[in-house]
Amino acid sequence: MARPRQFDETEVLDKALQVFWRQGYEGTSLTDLLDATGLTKSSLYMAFGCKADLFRRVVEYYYAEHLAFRQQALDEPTPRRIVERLLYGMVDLHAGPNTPPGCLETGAALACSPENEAIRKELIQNRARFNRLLRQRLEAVKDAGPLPAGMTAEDAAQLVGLTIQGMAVQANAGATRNDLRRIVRIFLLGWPEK
Amino acid sequence: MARPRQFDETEVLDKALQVFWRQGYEGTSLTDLLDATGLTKSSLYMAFGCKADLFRRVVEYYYAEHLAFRQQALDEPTPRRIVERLLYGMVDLHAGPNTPPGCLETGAALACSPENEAIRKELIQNRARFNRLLRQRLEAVKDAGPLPAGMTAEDAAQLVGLTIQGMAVQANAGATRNDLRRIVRIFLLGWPEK
DNA sequence: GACATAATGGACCGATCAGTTCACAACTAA
DNA sequence: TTAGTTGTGAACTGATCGGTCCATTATGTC
Repeated sequence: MARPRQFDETEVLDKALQVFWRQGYEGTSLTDLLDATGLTKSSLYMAFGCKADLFRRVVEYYYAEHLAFRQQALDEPTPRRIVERLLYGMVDLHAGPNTPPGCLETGAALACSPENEAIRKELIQNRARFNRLLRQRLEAVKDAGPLPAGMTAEDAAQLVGLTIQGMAVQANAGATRNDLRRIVRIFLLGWPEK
Repeated sequence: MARPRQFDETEVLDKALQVFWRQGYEGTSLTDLLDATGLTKSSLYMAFGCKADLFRRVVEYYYAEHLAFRQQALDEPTPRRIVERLLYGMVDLHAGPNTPPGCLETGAALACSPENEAIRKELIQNRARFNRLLRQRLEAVKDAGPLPAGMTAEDAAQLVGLTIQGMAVQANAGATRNDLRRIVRIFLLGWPEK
């Protein structure tokens, strides 16, 4: 019926993701996005709406493309195996060879001006949602394998969440995959094998 | 000899710190700073130079005013006591009642556009410098009290650094002082008392 | 009180911000 | 071939960005 798109939507989301991932939400300008995607302003607005809407699409894409492994981690049968798979997966995400260092969620949620508070809130909620899932899952499998001595499932989930965010910061600051793997290994010292 | 300043430099630094702390470096505009300090543009530039220079002064002030306790923590005689004092001190810093949540350093160092890369690098270096101090100190006292089983001083310093940064992110996301104290308590489960 | 000096307020700079508008090009269905 | 629809490029908007300039004002020294 009419002229077809001259770009691939997924490809554009991927390019936009790279930029947001590297520079955060506020640190990324429309111009940066246009340069990275090769689109013009009107095309981008026609296809994705305003900058915030595009970012939300990018976040969705990020979850689907890079964070899907979290569900597999949660499906593991014991606390140790859940946490192990989750943390090593996060290492690959934060310090992978083909993606910017750190985490889109953490990078974009910190330190933004009041006008972008809404975006920040959304990211924080997403994070909280997963932490809740993790706690519930640890709760559910805590009889299939031990938690570290003295910890409740809630404690463990909190600590793992904190560790993931710490790794995001370290990766952003230049920590390598090996650096992070080493940290995970140390972290797991306190987690009974079975 | 000439007209004296009509503002108190320290007071201005303190006001500027509040804004930078809450919004990061990039998220803070000149206008935000002028509103917060009550200065005019020319006064601010005359007294502190450009935005980046002001920020550097603010960071100095931040270290002196809010991070001095780290040295006292390092002076403790055993690993456990060093780490304990350091982490609880950080809790008060990140979730204190009279300061913005989180950490100036972490908040400003994440996710900025390429033009402010220099500032980011400086903050990262500062953080690395302290981590080095911590490692050296743990190395020095590791015979006065045990480290967690299986950890070298280097390992321990890494893990503590990561925990501090994780707490900064959590505080920024709304974690309370109690939340963080609970996490520290859990974290310290793995640290032998003596 | 006059002079030298420094702080101040406000106007102003070019660049960039996110976002809009519109004429035109490209394509499909009939 | 043509009518109808949608994507595209480029020019443009007002607001804000960090930063500069200068005339004016306030002050300490002599």
